[in-house]
Amino acid sequence: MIEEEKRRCEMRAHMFKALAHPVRIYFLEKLKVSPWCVCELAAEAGIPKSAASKHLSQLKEAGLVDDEKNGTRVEYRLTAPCVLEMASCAEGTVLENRRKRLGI
Amino acid sequence: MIEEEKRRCEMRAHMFKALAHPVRIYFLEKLKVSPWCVCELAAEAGIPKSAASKHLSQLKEAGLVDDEKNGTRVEYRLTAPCVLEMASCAEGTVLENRRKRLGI
DNA sequence: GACAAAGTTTCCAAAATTTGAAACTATAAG
DNA sequence: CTTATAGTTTCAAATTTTGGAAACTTTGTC
Repeated sequence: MIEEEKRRCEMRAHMFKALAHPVRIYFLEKLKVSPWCVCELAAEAGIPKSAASKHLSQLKEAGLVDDEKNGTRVEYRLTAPCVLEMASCAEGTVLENRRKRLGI
Repeated sequence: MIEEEKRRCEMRAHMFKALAHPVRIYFLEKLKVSPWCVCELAAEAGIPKSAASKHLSQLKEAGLVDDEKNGTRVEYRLTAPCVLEMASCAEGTVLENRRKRLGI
């Protein structure tokens, strides 16, 4: 594995890592519909806002969401439209796989 | 977050977790071109075959690859075509994000 | 049967992630 | 200025994931 290949794989893996948590998927689905602030997302998910904030900063770091400050609130919004298709594809794949394992 | 929503998010996250490792991304890219056996993939990635085997079984468990035994060899092949598009989209997003951070 | 090659599984240590509480910052309102 | 609200950061503990060596299984060959 040459160095350039390695870097590319690390970049891609890093992006998928940001998607590899149920709460972060949930947040992205909410943001698909409209922007939300941290406290609203935290309340909806039923987790402390410190946890919500950390999950959102991971998504932001991966470039999947963006934020904007309004007074004391920070609104998060989806930036990468293809993420939605990814999630749909993922669900399709997982469901198909489950079907196969249970014997078609 | 209702129970059904939770399950769906967990399923999706589980799938992305399988993609969240550089070696597994590397394997998928090799398999994009043609099927390979464990020892070949391990040699290409420069890791022990026990590690390669474990990564491949994670991919298989997520339904992203399938395997077939031929003598002592086990050939792995890609099953989910949309994974390729996902990875491309991911790379695009990450690159765009990096550009933004470095100031357009 | 003995041996070699390919894979998988097991075991355990090391590394990374996740969690919640508490401390801290910033803004708005009284 | 004081208080309340929204968010972020820090900390330590708990959990999960990873990595490598060694043991084990299976198949093919001599």
